[in-house]
Amino acid sequence: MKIGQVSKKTDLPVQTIRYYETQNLIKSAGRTEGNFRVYDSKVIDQLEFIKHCRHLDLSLSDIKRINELRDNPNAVCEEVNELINDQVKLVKIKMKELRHLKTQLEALTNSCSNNQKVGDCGIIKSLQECDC
Amino acid sequence: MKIGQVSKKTDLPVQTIRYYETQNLIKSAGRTEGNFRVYDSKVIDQLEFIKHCRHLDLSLSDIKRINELRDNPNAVCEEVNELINDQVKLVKIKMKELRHLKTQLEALTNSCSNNQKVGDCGIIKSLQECDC
DNA sequence: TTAATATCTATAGCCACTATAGAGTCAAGA
DNA sequence: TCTTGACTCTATAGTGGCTATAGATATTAA
Repeated sequence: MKIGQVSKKTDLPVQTIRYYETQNLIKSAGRTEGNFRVYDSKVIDQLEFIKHCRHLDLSLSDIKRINELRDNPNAVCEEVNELINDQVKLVKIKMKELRHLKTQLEALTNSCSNNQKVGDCGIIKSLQECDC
Repeated sequence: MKIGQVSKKTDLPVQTIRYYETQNLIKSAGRTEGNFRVYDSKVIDQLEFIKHCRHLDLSLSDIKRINELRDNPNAVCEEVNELINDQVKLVKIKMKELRHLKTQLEALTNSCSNNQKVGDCGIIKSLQECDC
């Protein structure tokens, strides 16, 4: 299988697959005589795994670590669990920040009665005074 | 006032102030004979404005646009309002994504009873099967 | 045979900084 | 006056996770 086919099967851009190779998330593929990458079907599972992890916003280095642990089935599960828990913590922090952001932004839009001149704009005035 | 003092007053790294200059968010400062940047106190307000906008996660190009409108007090407020509303929309989308993420991650942690071997780890198994 | 398509590498761009190297400037103390 | 240290300067590279481009080579279909 060449990279284009892998790309279609996984719905990942060709570039991204090559990028994952440079980052050692997947092994370097074999090559044809003409220097084209050749893959067997295993790579599809590997890429789907990566996709799933990325979907959870895990970093590539986290994914790399999980892959290392996967390759060593006697390793203890704890580290994977910690990784995921750390990720949950990160997500919670981001959510809190976004909630705060949303409150502030909505307060701003309320301070604008449209079609005023910028000189009188409540938004701009609010941006000038810091309430943080 | 030299850049270090501006940095202290605004609590922005010196590098960042120079960076904002390269991005035309603040005007090029005057220079001393020895080529050091010299600022008057106006720049403090400008930087606080930028800080406040960044705090709302507005992009530098949005901030630049708002600055342009500010400099033209006859401009109509509408565009500023739209900018902020777009930002609210973005934040809402991000929040939705994060909520989804959190649900998925928490489901993962629940699938792990600690101190198992990686080979039996529920998290890793779940990551292999895609439920999205 | 030729044209279209697929692939290759290398490089730059995105965003908003942050960090580093190496050189120059300046003020205070000995 | 000299030196030391703090400050500043520019230019460049790195962050993360791609994405886009250029220019070359390979393969495939008509």
